[in-house]
Parts: sequence; C-alpha cells; structure tokens
Amino acid sequence: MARKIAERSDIVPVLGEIFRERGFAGASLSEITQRTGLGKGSLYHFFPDGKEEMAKVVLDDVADWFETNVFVPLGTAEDPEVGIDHMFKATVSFFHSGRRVCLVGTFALDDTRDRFAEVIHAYFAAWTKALASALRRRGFGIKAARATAEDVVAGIQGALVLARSQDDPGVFTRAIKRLQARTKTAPAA
Amino acid sequence: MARKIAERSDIVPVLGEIFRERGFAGASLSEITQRTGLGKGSLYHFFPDGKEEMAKVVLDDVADWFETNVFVPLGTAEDPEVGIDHMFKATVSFFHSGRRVCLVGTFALDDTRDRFAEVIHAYFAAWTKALASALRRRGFGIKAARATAEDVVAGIQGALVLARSQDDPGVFTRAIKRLQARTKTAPAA
DNA sequence: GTCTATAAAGCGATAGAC
DNA sequence: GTCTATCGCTTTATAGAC
Repeated sequence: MARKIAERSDIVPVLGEIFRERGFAGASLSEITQRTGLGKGSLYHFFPDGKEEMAKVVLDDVADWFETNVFVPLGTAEDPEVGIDHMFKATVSFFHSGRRVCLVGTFALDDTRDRFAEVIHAYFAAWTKALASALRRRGFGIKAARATAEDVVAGIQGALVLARSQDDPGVFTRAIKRLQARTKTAPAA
Repeated sequence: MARKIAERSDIVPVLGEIFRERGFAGASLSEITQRTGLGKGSLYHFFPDGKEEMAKVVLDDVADWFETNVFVPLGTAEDPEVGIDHMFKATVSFFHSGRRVCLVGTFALDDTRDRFAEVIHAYFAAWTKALASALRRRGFGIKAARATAEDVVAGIQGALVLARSQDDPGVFTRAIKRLQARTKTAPAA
C-alpha cells in the first residue's frame, strides 16, 4: 500500500495543522516544505496557485468532513437527540478535547477572513442551520432552536479560545457539557 | 493642545487596530509606519525591541483598560447586578457591537499565544474570576458562579468569531442578550 | 525625536533539469 | 512528480545624519 508518489490528499492534513498553528500569514513555505517533506516544485505541482490554494483546499476539506460527519447526521438521525449527541462527540474528537483550534475560526478573526469569506460564512451557517433543524425536531420552537444553535456553535468557538488561553483542555470539555445540557430542554420563553 | 512630538501613548491605539486586523504575523512594519505616520526610526525609538514590544504594549494597554473599566467595577459595585450589567455594556461598546475582534482572543488562537502566554492567560483568568465573584454576590453557588462565568466569557469570544464569520454584528448583540439573561438566575443544579 | 539609506534574511513564486 | 537554483520582492532591524 506504500506509495512513493505523493497525492495531494496525503499532505492536506499536514497543511491543516500548519495553518492551525501559524495562521495563514504565519504559515511559511519553508515550514511547509519541511513538514510535508516535499520540495517547492512538488508543492506548486499540486497547488499551482501556491499558499492561497493550499489554504483553500484545507478549508474545503474541513468543510467536507463536517458536512459528512456532523451536519448530515444532525439532519438525518431518526432520533434528533442521537444526532445532537453525536455532534458533540465528533466535535470533542475533532478538536482533540480543546487542544486543537478551529481552522475556520482562526481564519475568521483576522483579515484572512476576506480571502475566504464564502467558505467561512458557509461553514458556520451550515453548522448553525443543521443544529437548529435538529433542535426543532426535538421540540424546540423556531426562535428557541435558532437561538440555542447560535449559542452552542459560538460557545464551542469561544471555549476553544478560552481553553487555549488557559492552556487547559478542561475548559473546553466543561463547556461542551454545559452546551450539551442546553440542547436537552428549550430555554424559558 | 496639539503636540508635534509624538508620545508612545498616541500610537498605541493605532497599533492595536493593526494587530486586530492583521494578527501578529500579518502586521507589517511598512503598514505600521504608514498608519501611524511615523518612520521606522521613530518607531524603534519608542519600541527598541520592535514588533514584539509593540504587541506587548498593546496587550498591556488592553488588559489595563479591562482591569479599570470592567474587572474593578465587577468587584466593587455595591449592587453586583449593576456591575455585571455594566460589564456587558462596556463589552458591547469596546468590541463595537461585534465589528471589532478581541486582540487577546486573536493572539490566543495561533502560535502568537506562546510569545505572550502570560498576559493572555492572565487576561481571561482575571475576567472569569471577577465575573464569578460578582455572580457569587448575586447569590450563585460557587460552582454555578464559576461555570456561568466561564460560559459568559467563552460565549463572548465565540460570538465575536461567529459574528465576523457571518459579517453580521447582530449575531454578537443577540449573543450578549442571551448571556446577560443567564447572569440573572443561577442555572438549575 | 525624526528621517533616509541600507543591510541581511526570509518570503512566495518560477524555471528548468531530471 | 520531484528536485535545486534562482528571481524579485518584502520583511525586520540598524546606522547615522539632522
């Protein structure tokens, strides 16, 4: 199964980690060549438009993963509670219990957002929408479902910031528990 | 009142905006010279250690502002509810209703955190602690106060991310309202 | 205190051999 | 598909005149 010839999909995860750690502006081609083990020639063969294309592919990859592993289950699980609980599990797993930041969130904060405005907007919109839909099916009213969905998605992002600031994954896992509890009962009017 | 000779304090706010917009890695000295109107000579006169010192001074400036305008009122207001409500007002104002990101949060997400770990840690720890203390005085139990404080501080950070991703300050102001409501009554055990 | 000139290093990107 | 060599530019930082 070992291939000598690299495929683009082999290095996308590595690129993801680099962009997460350094941000878009801070990710240098020299670090990318080192950590992927590929020369610039190979990199530009796979990504003719350079760093911008690398980031775009990584963003699309993340969006695809969430679409398949989180958003679709949220919408299709027969029991919406199962879909929601699965979302929290997948989230904790994907973000390594708060040790790994959200690439899309990181890009959203500085001027990198403007480069990738569409993907970034779509990612969070899809998440919020899928969760609100599941909450509706759980019996939440339209407004409560939307509000709680926004609350949970923002809460996850904020917990990642806070956990990293304190260098304490416990901050993240505690936040997840509270957020999950909030999806069990609709808030008072 | 017009001074020709610049003071360091005159340009700190400008530096703050640049770092907020570009992040630490993305903020270039050429943009800093342009937007401050000062040459490199002047900049290195005020900040001998260059960009790193500029960022440090801005971080300290932000921390001081919050200490004075948010954390102290939280702890000293006779009526803790007044202090908490003031915190939300000051927060909405400081972050321009979600149009301005949190510098400390932005720095916390990527490897910039490691450069300024202490200030970043202290900022969020102080915020959480001051809010928890006010909630205690409002009648929250110790655990409820801590949990709600973490919830609110994380919620604010997440709302900034989400609002920027959607390019919609409404996301932020709605979140603030929900978070504020959550400080009025202790959550069920 | 402010400026211009300059240095040295690193950047993203390209060319061309293999 | 992968590499090395190189281009042109920008970067942070320094030196020294005023």
